Amino acid sequence: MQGNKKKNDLIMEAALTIFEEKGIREATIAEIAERAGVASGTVYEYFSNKEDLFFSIPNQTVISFNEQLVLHLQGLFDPIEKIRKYIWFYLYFFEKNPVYTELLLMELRVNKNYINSDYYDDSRKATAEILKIIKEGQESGRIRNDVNPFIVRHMILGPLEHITTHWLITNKEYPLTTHTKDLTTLIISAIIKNAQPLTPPPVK
Amino acid sequence: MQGNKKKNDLIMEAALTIFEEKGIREATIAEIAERAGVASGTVYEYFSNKEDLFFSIPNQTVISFNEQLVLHLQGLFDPIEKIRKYIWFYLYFFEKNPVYTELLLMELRVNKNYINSDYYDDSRKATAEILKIIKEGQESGRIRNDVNPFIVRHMILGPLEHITTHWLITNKEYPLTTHTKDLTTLIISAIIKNAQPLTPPPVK
Amino acid sequence: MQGNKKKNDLIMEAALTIFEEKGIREATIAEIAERAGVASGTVYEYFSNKEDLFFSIPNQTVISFNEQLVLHLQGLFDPIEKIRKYIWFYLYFFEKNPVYTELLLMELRVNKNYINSDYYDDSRKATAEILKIIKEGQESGRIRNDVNPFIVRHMILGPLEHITTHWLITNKEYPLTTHTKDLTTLIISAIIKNAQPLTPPPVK
Amino acid sequence: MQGNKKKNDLIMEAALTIFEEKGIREATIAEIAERAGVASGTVYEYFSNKEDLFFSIPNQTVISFNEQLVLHLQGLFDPIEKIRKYIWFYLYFFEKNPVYTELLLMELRVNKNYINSDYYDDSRKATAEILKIIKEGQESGRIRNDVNPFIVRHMILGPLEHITTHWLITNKEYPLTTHTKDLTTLIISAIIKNAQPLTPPPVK
DNA sequence: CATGAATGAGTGTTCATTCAT
DNA sequence: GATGAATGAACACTCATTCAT
Repeated sequence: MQGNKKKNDLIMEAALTIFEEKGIREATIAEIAERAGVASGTVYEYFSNKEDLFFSIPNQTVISFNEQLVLHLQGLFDPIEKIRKYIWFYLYFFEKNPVYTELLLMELRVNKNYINSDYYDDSRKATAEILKIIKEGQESGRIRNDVNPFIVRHMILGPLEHITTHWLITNKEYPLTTHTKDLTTLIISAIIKNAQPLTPPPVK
Repeated sequence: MQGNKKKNDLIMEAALTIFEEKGIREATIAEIAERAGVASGTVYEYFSNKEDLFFSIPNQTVISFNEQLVLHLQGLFDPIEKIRKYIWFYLYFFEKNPVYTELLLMELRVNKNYINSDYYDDSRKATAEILKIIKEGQESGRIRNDVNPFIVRHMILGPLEHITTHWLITNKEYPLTTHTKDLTTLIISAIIKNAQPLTPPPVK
Repeated sequence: MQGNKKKNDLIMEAALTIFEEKGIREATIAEIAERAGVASGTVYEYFSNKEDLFFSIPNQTVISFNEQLVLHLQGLFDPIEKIRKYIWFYLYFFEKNPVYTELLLMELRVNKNYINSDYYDDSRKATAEILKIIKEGQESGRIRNDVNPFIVRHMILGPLEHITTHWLITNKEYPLTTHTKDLTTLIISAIIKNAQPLTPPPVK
Repeated sequence: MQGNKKKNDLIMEAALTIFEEKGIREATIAEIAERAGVASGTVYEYFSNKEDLFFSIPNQTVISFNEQLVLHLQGLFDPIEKIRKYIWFYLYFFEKNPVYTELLLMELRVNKNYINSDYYDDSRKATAEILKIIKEGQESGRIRNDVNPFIVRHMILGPLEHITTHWLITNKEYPLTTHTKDLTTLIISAIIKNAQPLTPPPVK
C-alpha cells in the first residue's frame, strides 16, 4: 500500500512532517525530498515551486473541513443551533488536525501571497458559509439585526481563532475543546436577538 | 535634538520605515543601516542580531500602548465601561500605528521565538490588564461569572485581532474604527451579567 | 509523406524551430522533443547527446550548400567568375537560411568541440573548394600569385563572414545580398592579377 | 606589490586564467574566486553578476588598443598608409594578447548581450576610427569611392578577423603577423583608387 | 564607538540524461 | 524502438555577521 502511495502525497506528507519539526521557513526542498524518499528534482515534477507546495498542503484538509461541516449542519433548522454546531466543529476539527492547524494559523493566514492565491478560495468557503447562516438568522429574527453581519462573523471567528492560536502557542497542553461550552455561551449571548437592552452601570 | 537622537532609535525607526516600504522579510540590515545613516556594523553595536532588532521595534510602542491605556482607564469605575474603553482604544491605537500593527499581528504574534522571548512580556501586560478588569467585573457582578475569565478575554481580544487582521489584509481600505460601535455592542452583550437566559429556538 | 518523415528529421526540424524562437542556449531537449511530437527519451535514440543534436543540424544544410555550389560553378571556366559566383551564392544562400546561418556563425564556428568534431568536415569542403579555385586561378594567371593562396581565401571568406555576422547582429534589417556588387568589386580587385581592367576569359 | 594589487584586478586576472583553461561557459564564480584568493561573495562586491565580470575583462584591453592605435596613426597623412598601419597594429596587438583575443573573438563578439551592452561602446571606437579613415580617403581620392564605405570596412576587418580566428583555432601554431605583408597587399589592392600601382603619397 | 570590506554558508531551481516498462 | 517519470549534480547569488582598522 505504502508503495502505491502517490508521490504527490508522499511529498506533501513529508513536507508536513518537516514543517512540524522546524517550521516552514526552515524547511528545505532537499530535506523534504529526502524524507519523502524522492530526488529533489522530483518535487518540481509535482509542484511548480516551494510556495506552491506549501500552499497545496492544507488544501485537501480545508476541503475536508468544508465537506464535513456541510454534513454536520445538515438537518439543523435554527441558525443559532447551526452556530453552536459550527463552534463545536471548528474546535473539534482543529484539535484533531493540529499540524494542519498550525500551518494554517501560524504561517498561511498571515502570508499575503497565500491570501491572494487561488488556494485561499477554499478557505473562504467556510467563512462564506457562516456568513450565510448569520444573514439567514438575522432575517428569521433569531440573530440580532442591529449589527453588521460581517462584524457578527468577526465575533464568531475571532474568539475561535484566538483560543486556537493560544492553544498552539501553549503547546497544546489542554484539549482545545475544553472550553467549548463557555465559548459557545458567550458567542451566542452576543449575537442572539432579544438580548436585553444593556442595563446601565449600578450607581455606587 | 534630531542630531542627538540616539543611534538606537535611529536604527529602529529606519527599520520600521523599510518594513513599511517592502515588508519585513525583504528588509536587509544593509538597507536599514543605510537609511539610518550608520554603517551596517554599527547595527550590531546596538542589537545582537537581526531578530533582536526586529523584536525590539514594537517594544516601545507596546509600552506606549500600555501607558496610554492606563490613562484612558483612569477614573473609570464600571468594569463594563472599562471594557468599552479598551475596545475603543485598541482600534484607535492600531489604526494610528498601522506599520507597528502589521509587524505585531502578521509577523511577531505568530513567531515562536518572539513569543518565548522577553520582549513578549510587555505585550502580556496589556492582556493581563484586561484579565484584571474581567475578574474585577465578575466579582462586582457586572460581568457574568458563569464562564472562565480567560475565555472572556478570548471573547474580547479575538474579535479585535480578527477584525484588525482583516483590515490589514484588505489593505486598510476602511478606517479600522468604523465598526467600533457594533463590535462593542456584541462584546458587551456577550459578557455582561444578566444577559437573559438563552431563549429556546422558535417552534416552527 | 509527412507521416513517414523520419523521426531523425522531425527532431532536427523541431530543434531548428525552437532555436529560431528563443535561441540555442535556451532550447531544452524537453521542448524540442515536444515540438517534434516525440518523447524526450526518443531524442537519445537518434542523437547521443544534446551537443550531437546541435552539431548534426547544420550538417544537411552544409551538404546542400556544397551540392548547390557545385551546380552553380558548373560550366564556368574563368576562376574569377567562379569567385564571383561563390560570393553571390554565399550571400544568397545565407540570406535564405537565416536560422542555419545564425547557428553556424554565432554558435558553432566559435565552438571548439564543433571545430574538432567530424561534423566540421563538411564545412571544410566548401572552403577547400574555394582554395582549389584560387590555386587554379593562380596557375592560369588570372589570380595574383604573389600571395599565399590561403591568405587569398581569408580575403574572400573574411569579408563574407564579417558582413553576414553584422547582418545577424543588426537583426537582419536589410537584405544580406544588398551589397553583393560592392563586395564583389572589392574582393575581385584584391585578388585579380595585375589589377587590370577585367579581361574577358580566354576562349579555350 | 602583489599584496597591494586591487581585488578588482585580482578577480579579473583569475577569471581570464580560468577562461583560458576551460572557456567562459564552464568557468564558475566559485572557481574564479578561489583562484583570485577571495571569497565568492567578494566577486559580487566588484561585479554585479557573472556576465558583468565577463564583459568587464576585455574593457581595459580594448581601451589600451584604442590608445595605442591613436599613437600609431599619429603623424601619418596618407589614408592608405593609415590602413596599412591599422592592419599591422591589429595583427601585432592580437598576437601579443592571445587570451584577450580569444575572449573577444570567440565569446563576446557573438554574444548578443555583449553587443547590446555599454561595454561594446569601446569596441566600436576602433571600428569607428577606421571608418573615418576610409571616408577621409574617399574624399581625398586615395580610396575608391565607387563603393559604400561600410563595405570597405568589412573588407578590412573581415580578413583580419578571419585570419585571427583561424590562428586561434589552429592553436596559434604560427605567429599571427606572419602574413601581414600578403594581407596588406590584398586589402590595399582592393580599396585603393584606380587600382593603380601604388603611388607615393602626395607631398603636401 | 564606528566602520564597511570581506566573508562563505546556504538553497531553490533547472534540465540533460537514464532506464524500467 | 518509444516512453516519460525520475534523477541529482551543478551553480549563481544573497546577506547576516565579523573584525581589522
